[in-house]
Amino acid sequence: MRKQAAVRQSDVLSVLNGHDKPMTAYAILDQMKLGEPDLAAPTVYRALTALTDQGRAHKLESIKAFVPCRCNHNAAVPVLEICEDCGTVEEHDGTRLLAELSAISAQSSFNATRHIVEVHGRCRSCTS
Amino acid sequence: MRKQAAVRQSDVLSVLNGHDKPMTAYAILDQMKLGEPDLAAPTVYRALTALTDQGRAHKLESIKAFVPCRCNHNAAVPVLEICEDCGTVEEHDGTRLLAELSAISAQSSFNATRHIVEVHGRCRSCTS
DNA sequence: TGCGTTTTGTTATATTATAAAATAACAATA
DNA sequence: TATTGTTATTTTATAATATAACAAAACGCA
Repeated sequence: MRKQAAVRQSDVLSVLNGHDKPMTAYAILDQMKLGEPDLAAPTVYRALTALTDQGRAHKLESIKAFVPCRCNHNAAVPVLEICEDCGTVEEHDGTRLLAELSAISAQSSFNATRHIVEVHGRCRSCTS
Repeated sequence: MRKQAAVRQSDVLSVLNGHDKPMTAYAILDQMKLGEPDLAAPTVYRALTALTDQGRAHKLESIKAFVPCRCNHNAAVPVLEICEDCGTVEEHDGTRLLAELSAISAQSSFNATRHIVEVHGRCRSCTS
């Protein structure tokens, strides 16, 4: 079924919001296929690309999965904490990292457009 | 030909050091196959896993590629600047980010074991 | 209705990564 | 010096992730 891109994006975001763990693109696809059996991978990837470009979702580069943005969409530096035990992800605002990150970039005259900060470890409940 | 793991790791590191851009696992494999045609992907991945565990190489999660470590191997937080124009990567020491990163983790009682910091943008020579 | 645009599905394929099975090396033992 | 057990490594096969290319369908609007 054909939809407006914006609607498709909202659909994908709803799926992400309906789960408490990050989802891979194919997990999203499987979920959506329950209602729309013909849905294909490129449609999901297209929506995910738009969502991450807009900052409405984040891609966890180190585990190839996606979470909805739970913070301020304009946060310059999202910090994503990934629990290696239970797989949950918590998002934090890393705006305060920006000064030092900028200083590092300035040192090498690097013109930054995107910051990726991911932290692996164990969340509170998995730390006994 | 079968080799000691440590030797294999040195071989892979040499290949990385012989290039001035990050290499994917398969680029490394192709290069090594010139001398050892039977070499298979898992052999390269095993060596890369060991190298990154030891801090002798870094994986660029956002572009799925590897660089040799050019900094202090003990740097707690390597910061990898990736030029989206020419593809070069510069490594910097992000130890000074650690205080703020730790503060963020502490807020959520998260026990961090690994920090990933990557910066996308344009390097000096690509910024006209 | 007809035209241009957007979105989609389809197909095909590329790329990245790992699981599982098979084998080689080597030291210890008999 | 055969044989075995152990360990590490290779090989094969396949899983998982991602994208390119293009035709067809649906929509918006004149």
